[in-house]
Amino acid sequence: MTDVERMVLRPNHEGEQCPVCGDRVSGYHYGLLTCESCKGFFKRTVQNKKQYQCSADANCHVDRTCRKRCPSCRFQKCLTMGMKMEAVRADRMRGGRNKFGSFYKRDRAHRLQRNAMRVTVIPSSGVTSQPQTFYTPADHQVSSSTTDQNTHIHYYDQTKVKTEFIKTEYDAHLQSPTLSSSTNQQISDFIMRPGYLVDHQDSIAALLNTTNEDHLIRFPTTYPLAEVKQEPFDYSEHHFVHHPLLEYQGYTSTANYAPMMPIPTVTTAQSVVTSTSSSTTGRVSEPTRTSPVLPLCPAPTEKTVDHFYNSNMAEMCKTLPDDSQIIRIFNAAKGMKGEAHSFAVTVADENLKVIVDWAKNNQLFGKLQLDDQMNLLQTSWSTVHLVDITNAMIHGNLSPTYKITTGEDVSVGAVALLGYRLYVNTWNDIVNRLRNMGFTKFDYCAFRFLALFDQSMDHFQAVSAARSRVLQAWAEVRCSFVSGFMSIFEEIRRLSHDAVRYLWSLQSNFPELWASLRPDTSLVLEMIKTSATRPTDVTSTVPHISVPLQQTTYAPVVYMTS
DNA sequence: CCTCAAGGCCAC
DNA sequence: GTGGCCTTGAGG
Repeated sequence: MTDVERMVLRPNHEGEQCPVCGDRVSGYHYGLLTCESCKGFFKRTVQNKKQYQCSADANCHVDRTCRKRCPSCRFQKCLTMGMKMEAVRADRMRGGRNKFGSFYKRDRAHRLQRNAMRVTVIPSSGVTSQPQTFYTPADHQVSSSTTDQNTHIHYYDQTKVKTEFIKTEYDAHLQSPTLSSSTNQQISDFIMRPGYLVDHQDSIAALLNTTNEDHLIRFPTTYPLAEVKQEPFDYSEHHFVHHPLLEYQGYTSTANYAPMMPIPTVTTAQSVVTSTSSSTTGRVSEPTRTSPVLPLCPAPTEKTVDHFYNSNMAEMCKTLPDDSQIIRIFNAAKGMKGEAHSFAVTVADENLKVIVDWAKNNQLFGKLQLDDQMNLLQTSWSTVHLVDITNAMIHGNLSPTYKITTGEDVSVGAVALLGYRLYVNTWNDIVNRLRNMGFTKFDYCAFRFLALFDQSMDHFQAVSAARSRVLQAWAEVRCSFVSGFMSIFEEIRRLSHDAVRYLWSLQSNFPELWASLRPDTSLVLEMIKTSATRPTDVTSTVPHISVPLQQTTYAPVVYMTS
């Protein structure tokens, strides 16, 4: 290697800013390019199992000048931006390389290309002539895969605080290398692999009430090149078998750091570190103010996101659409001209509007960039839709069949599955099981949020953190029931993706039927078409599932005439 | 042997 | 507790 080559290949973080505090980046630390101080802070926090309590609203601004003022918000920001607690070694072994090494390398290459392609945007106001680059968590963090079975990363011992027993699925992946994948993942990747170009979605963008300019600005910084794979998973290495949550054994996990998220209430005074160091004096101070001397930073940081992280199940439930909504949609759609598929698509179209409305009003979803919102919706809408109808069915809000204008009686299951009648009995069985298990509003709420924050999008820290919060809030109210419901949720998720796959197959297998569904005006069909016809079409790049799925194998497409 | 992301040290 | 600098050591 020549000196010149060495110079080129040497990591150059010159000018890079720490995504947590804006200080100068010194290298990759715990999965993220950060400064030396945030590295040290993160390490100390995790090693010493510190739990901080924000003295304000858990939304303190964090920058280089005030990063010391609120360790709680600083640590939260570390996590939000993508630092990984798993990268802090339990055995404190020095030196060597960990399993992130290859990802750091890939990320560097990624970054190199990104920098070459990066679009700089000069504010039109002319207030500053400094070109401004945009970055996001996804820009800084190293996407994670968890297939390395030789990892020496271990979790720390279990703690007994109630709120600690939920882990992110990412954590589960890490802890169980043999379970690091599942066929479910591949199914969702068929539907939506992260990192593809988002275009031709003007209608969805309009629904999201944003402009395409956002997309144009942001796109190059996130996915500069279509051929550069956004890399949460190496598809070639994954042979998904279980949903990792099924390994949780009723959510009594061995360890995790969920409690290091800002906690809404103080469980024990001793568990909270305050800057007054009360432990050294033996006095238990009231954990109210992180720093009694330093003023809080004035600018709020991610306030709305933090609000979501702090909300409980009851608060989450309040955001759900009215129960009668889905009934109204069914009743309105049954009067529309067209056969069963048309009925199903009309219902889906109308419910999609409700789903988009709900999603964009979610504090966390609303914070995502437009293309991320669209990615997320593309992956999740069908699951949310199926969850909605499932919930309505369980509670008897829908009649089992609807007579449409052709005179045909269409079962709710056929509508729920977008016309895919092959699995209607499977779905009916799911409805019955959930009903027998005592499916509550909380469970519906959790299902809906878990569907929205789809696990295949967990490479976005915000999404995985949101999932964690939902799971945690859900477990707080439903305790041991969660595990059982979770496996059924996975069945629903698979069914919903199969239904989408089926609907898209009509386009080639039954073009006349497809055309009758008015693909030019249907939001749902537009969404499906965009997924299937995007430049890096995953239908041709994702290997086929090698492990047949229970119940939902790639069944031959059957157009069931009535 | 070199790299670089871990942990450690210690002045502040 | 913080953060800059040092040491370590697996992997390339």
